[in-house]
Amino acid sequence: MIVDPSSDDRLDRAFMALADPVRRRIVARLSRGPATVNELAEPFQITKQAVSKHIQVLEHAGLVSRTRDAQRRPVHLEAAQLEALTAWIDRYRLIHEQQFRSLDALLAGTTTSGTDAASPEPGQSAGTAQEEPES
Amino acid sequence: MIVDPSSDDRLDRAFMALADPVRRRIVARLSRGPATVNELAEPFQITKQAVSKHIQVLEHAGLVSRTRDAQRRPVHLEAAQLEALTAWIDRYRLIHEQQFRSLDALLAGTTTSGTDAASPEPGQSAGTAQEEPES
DNA sequence: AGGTTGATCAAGCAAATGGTTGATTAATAG
DNA sequence: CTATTAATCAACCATTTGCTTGATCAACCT
Repeated sequence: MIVDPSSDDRLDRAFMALADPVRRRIVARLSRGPATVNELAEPFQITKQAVSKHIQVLEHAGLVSRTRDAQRRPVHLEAAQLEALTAWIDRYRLIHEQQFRSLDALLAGTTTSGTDAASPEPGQSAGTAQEEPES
Repeated sequence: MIVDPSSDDRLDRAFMALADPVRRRIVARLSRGPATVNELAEPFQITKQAVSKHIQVLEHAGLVSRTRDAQRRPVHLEAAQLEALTAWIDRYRLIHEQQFRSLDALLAGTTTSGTDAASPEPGQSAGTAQEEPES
């Protein structure tokens, strides 16, 4: 069992998990509190097995976890992973806004040194293919 | 331009688009400024055609858009859609935190009115979401 | 015009995804 | 012990995804 899914893999799974409307509704429901598979399956027209698989996907993505209560296995939300997603998005969203600001400055005639964002030809450093924009 | 595929579909596509590490790296790169398909393809070991398809996926998700510059079609980031994603996530993340707080209060003996009476209505008046599991 | 560059179109293929039905494991209730 | 409930396992199928190669389109440049 691979237990160290290279936080990159974690992001993959988390985004993919939320790409499905059924799974998003499950998350929405769980945000109001834990629920069993049967409860979660009720609003949908698909089988319980299908919902069980959806929950497995969410669990494998670190978005939910399951405990035990008699025969039931209540599912509950894991907020941390949701935060990881917003963290990823916000990083690039903020950088983008920053660029807008420097573009603003450029148009205003003020050459703001520091960020080399306004370069018309982005320096194509092939080695810096990392996902992290050196924060 | 058909830009009204039931904003639910939009979320589907946007989350799925970011589920792929290649596409996430493309977004990361575009956060530094526009780039052409060739430039975007360089860091990867896959063909240009494959990258072109990735960009189509991102474009169809509303995450990027393309303009024209001679033979080139520069791709640039669309911040709005990124914000839509964080908006979706934050809604449920905040609800969850709110629940934790009321649970905290409960364990502390401070009966803050009802158990689950914490009005779960952070921002769902956005109108775009029928994804709420009606309480 | 002819040639080069930048990007897409098109067909095809291996792998993954979402769904089903049927059988099986666990725990509770009689 | 038997029956019931809750959930998973297992095999299977249809569709989609990601990627490839080869051909085509569109705009530049001599």
